[in-house]
Amino acid sequence: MYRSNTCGELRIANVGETVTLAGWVQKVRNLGAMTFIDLRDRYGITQIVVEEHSDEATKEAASKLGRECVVQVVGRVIERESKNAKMATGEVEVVAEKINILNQAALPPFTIEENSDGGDDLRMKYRYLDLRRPPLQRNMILRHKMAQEIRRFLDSEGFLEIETPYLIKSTPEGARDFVVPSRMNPNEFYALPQSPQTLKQLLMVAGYDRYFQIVRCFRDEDLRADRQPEFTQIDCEMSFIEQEDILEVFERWAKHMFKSVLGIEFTEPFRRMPWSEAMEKYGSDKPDLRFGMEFSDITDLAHGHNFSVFDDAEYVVGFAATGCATYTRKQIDALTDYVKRPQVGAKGLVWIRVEEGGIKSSIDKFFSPEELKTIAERLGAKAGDLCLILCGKKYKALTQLCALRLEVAEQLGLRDPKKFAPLWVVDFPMFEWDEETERFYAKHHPFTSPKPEDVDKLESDPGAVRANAYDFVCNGTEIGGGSIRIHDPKLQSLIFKCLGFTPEQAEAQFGFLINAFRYGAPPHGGLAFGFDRLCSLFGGVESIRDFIAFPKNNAGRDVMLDGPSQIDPAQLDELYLSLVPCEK
RNA sequence: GGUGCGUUAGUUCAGCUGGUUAGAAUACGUGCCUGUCACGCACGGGGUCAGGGGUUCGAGUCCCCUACGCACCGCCA
Repeated sequence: MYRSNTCGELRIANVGETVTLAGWVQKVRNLGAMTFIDLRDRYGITQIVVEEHSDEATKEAASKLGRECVVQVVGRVIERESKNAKMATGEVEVVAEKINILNQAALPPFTIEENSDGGDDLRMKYRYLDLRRPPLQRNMILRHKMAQEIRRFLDSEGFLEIETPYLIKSTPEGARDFVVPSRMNPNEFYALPQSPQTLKQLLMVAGYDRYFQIVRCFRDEDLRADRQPEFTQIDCEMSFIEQEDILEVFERWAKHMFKSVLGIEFTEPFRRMPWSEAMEKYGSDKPDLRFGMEFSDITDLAHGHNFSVFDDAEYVVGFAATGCATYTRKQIDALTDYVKRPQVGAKGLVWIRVEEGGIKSSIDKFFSPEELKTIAERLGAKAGDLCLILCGKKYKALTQLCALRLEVAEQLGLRDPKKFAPLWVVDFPMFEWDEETERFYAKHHPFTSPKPEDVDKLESDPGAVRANAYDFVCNGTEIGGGSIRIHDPKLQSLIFKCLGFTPEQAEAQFGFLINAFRYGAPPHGGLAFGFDRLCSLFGGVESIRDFIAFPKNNAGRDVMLDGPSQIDPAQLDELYLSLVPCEK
């Protein structure tokens, strides 16, 4: 028996017991005649004591202990003389009778403690050491618990967890595929799924009317703090349902998750916001509703005052930054610089400072105080607020103002990670126009059903067609999204046509699905949630890397394994592949 | 593909308008210490200032290139 107890469980009630503990040495404090050892495992830390009258072998072993060496300690639990209220086991300690060094450890490159002294890069390289730290262990435990709750809830609702293959077929629409060469089929490639989208729809055709899967997905695109090339989705699909049924089930699911994992109860229904409203009020299809500062269109008030910046702009929009009238010129200049950064791309920033005594702005030359007051009122500004205004092409100005709104909220401390503002964004547009290729792309994916009342506009005005698509958004992050799918082959053909597919192209790429739909496809729809993002949201951390045991870095590399790597020429030969020299 | 910030001791960082031998904290090693828990005290070892080029009498410091890291834009149906 390696251990009788964990390092997190001994309490005052255990005093007098002889126990065996095993774990890693976190810290040795040698006070001369006595030595304290913090012994750690994933359950906690227990203090071990070696005293003057301990036998020589024990003292000898204690003197050899370095950080992170693996030891087994046999000893008696006693009540501490000086207790530590900060530790769960702080009332007791174990007097060592025997210390067994199970393994020595090289000196770790950073401290394995609650707050490590190591930088991100280094901790990623030695991820197995970082994972020993309590914050990472809490994250892994949170992720595990959430996965259990997801399965518990969906199982109780009659969902079946069905696995779908990872080696599938490449489809050029959407994200870039990761591809895998096939040895048995020379010069042909599998693709790793960007999501099991078409497979779950085939399961609906097969009659598995409630499906889910916690599944890895792969997209060969650039990374971000909240984007990894391989990530985990909670993928769900239902048959014989309408949009409302899906939102109902998954709103209950979301509430269950908040309640069971975080103890937070939402009694009111989640807010539903049409995409157009989200864009016009927040400049984003994933608005952060933890705070207000909604936008208002002031184009009509802004035009016609000989201020050419406004007069030349298609759209003028602003919001009232709560309590920011006290901002100094320097602070306002910093906000101006912020919006002028290439990442945001605004030309400049107009401001109106609203105070008890009067009104002051960067456009005093062009607007009378009364006119400024009217604008401020439209923006909902009260005395003490600072109106911030951008202009330009409608959606560009809105998106830029969104970045500014989030920046101001950040400065005001309004983006509280402990606060949760979930909502559904609904009525997404069906298509998105791409300037570069001069064609429409499916905003969601090509199997998304248009709203029945908009179908007649498919050919005359595709840009105005709304989809039966919905996103689950919380705190400015898209956590999940889905749609009602098309099950009518005629409508599907029409959509492919709108997207610029010839019937032959549609057949080549999605023939298997179109064909399956000929054999009795039920009305169906579904959605998928980003599990990593959900974990980071619940954990109150921006980066999803902290919730993935072995993540990739910014360049898509695994710095611990040092992958990707070159492979043996013999492997290439087997796959009928040859390499082309690369510039880099 | 692009923008910004960064790279100095094992680690986290400081190092001003360029100027003699590059510092701090922590970690590590040795010694002392009977109630520590961020133990304390003393002493000690530890540096290709990311790499390359340039400017200069002189570069950790200024300029250029490259590499790497992080954040972001593009991209992510």
